Amino acid sequence: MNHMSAEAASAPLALALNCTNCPWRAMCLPAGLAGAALEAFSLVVGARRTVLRNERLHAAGAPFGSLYAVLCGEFKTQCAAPAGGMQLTGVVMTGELLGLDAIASGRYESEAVALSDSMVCVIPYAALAALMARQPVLALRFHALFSAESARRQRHALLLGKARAPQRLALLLLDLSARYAARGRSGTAFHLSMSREDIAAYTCLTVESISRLLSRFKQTGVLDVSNRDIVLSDPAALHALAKLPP
Amino acid sequence: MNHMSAEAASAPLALALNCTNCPWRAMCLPAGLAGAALEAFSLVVGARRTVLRNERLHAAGAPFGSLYAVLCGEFKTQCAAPAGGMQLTGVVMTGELLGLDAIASGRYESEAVALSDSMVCVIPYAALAALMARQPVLALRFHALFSAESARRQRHALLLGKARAPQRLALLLLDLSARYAARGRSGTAFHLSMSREDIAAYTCLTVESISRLLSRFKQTGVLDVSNRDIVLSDPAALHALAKLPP
DNA sequence: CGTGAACTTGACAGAATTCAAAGTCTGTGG
DNA sequence: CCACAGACTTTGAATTCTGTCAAGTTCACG
Repeated sequence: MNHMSAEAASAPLALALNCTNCPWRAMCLPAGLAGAALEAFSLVVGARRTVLRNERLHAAGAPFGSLYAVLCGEFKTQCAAPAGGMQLTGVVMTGELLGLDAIASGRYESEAVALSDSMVCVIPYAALAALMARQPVLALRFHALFSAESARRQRHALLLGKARAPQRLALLLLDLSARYAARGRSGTAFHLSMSREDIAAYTCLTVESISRLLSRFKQTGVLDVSNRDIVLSDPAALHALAKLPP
Repeated sequence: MNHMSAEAASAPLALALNCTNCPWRAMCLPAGLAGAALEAFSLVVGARRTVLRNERLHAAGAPFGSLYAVLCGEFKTQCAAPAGGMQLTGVVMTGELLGLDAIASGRYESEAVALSDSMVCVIPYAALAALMARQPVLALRFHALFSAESARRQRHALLLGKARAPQRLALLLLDLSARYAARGRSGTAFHLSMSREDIAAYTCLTVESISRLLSRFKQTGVLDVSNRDIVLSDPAALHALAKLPP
């Protein structure tokens, strides 16, 4: 397990960090806020919390109290599938929110597990709700994130329903690629924080299928993969694979 | 096309209708509100609109302005699948909201089409947002509905990913059954407002598969179906079919 | 360097789609 | 009221895809 810089840096940074100087502000919950509003929001954020790889941020069914914004690292959200295994419902990256689905029932619907050593900002929901009542701009932003989450789920449902195995994998890779690119990292060469099993659970395929597909993609020159390091050599071909008609 | 009573009754009722005396209030957006708060909400609801069967309430991509609460009738929400057909993303019944997924992008992500002659309450989002700033209870209720919508999408994704064809159909039928029952109608005998094609689009199967499955369920005595009239003769057996392991 | 977990590869069987065609319902117009 | 046309539904046979089972291989960590 490679302990990345985040953890070492967390101790000194924890006190200094606030939303005002956070590099991910533009894509996080307080996006669009400035001045006093931003500082008020910053006060709502109670604490930062470190979560090591494979550790759980919150369990499924645990009582809901806070939302979490990912400061660094990556999480998977999953819930027990009736069939027995774990169904992966999403991959959550820097600047994104965790726990939105807990508001209705008052309990976390899924559990969140760190795919790499991570840090999150803890956002107590009660305090957030109170602030939103005074900051309509923040409420709008919150609704937008909610809506985006809903749309993401819908895309996932569509992927699972309509797409064949090669398309499912291609769509996942392209999704990851775009999100890494949006965060200033390479969209064509990255490290998979998900295991083959995780990928299988997300696409609802078997590990064997994932392995076969990656080999096939590699052999046809669409990408190059070695363990968890992946290079999208031919993004256009991957986009073509992601189209449903074939 | 059978013009149901709703339309004939709509003209006289339209003016008299308000949330205070609406029979669906308990499961609609203003649930939990009372007194002045409820009346304030009632004023936000701009108008009622009649949508006949197969008519479209809003198109996908149309600019977002209002949410809609279903007053009577039933809708399907769908969006164009990359493959070409329509992917059904949900069935919306009395007391439920339409348009939540439009808030993020400012455009309706999917189109809503009436499955039967229907009426909706038009809820302008700007006015709603303004009211929510003054009514924290309403804001909480709104968030809860949002969260529930997200959870519903997740269940749908899980259904599509993990369930085999018989389970998908069984789960849909049980879902409809429970929702009809929650609305005071029979949960064991009802009329399918969805065509076989709609069912296929929702479960991401083919019309042929749906037809075969219904025949099989009928032959094994689980249900009785004649055109679009369905009777769940053996709900226990249907629940058993809905389990994922097999 | 060894051990166990993660990953890859192959052969086979089962499930669902596709293609093709017959049968049924609905609403229109005579 | 009845006949007809088109859409909707049902049924059958062949094909394709993915899962299952069973090895073998590589990688990570002690």
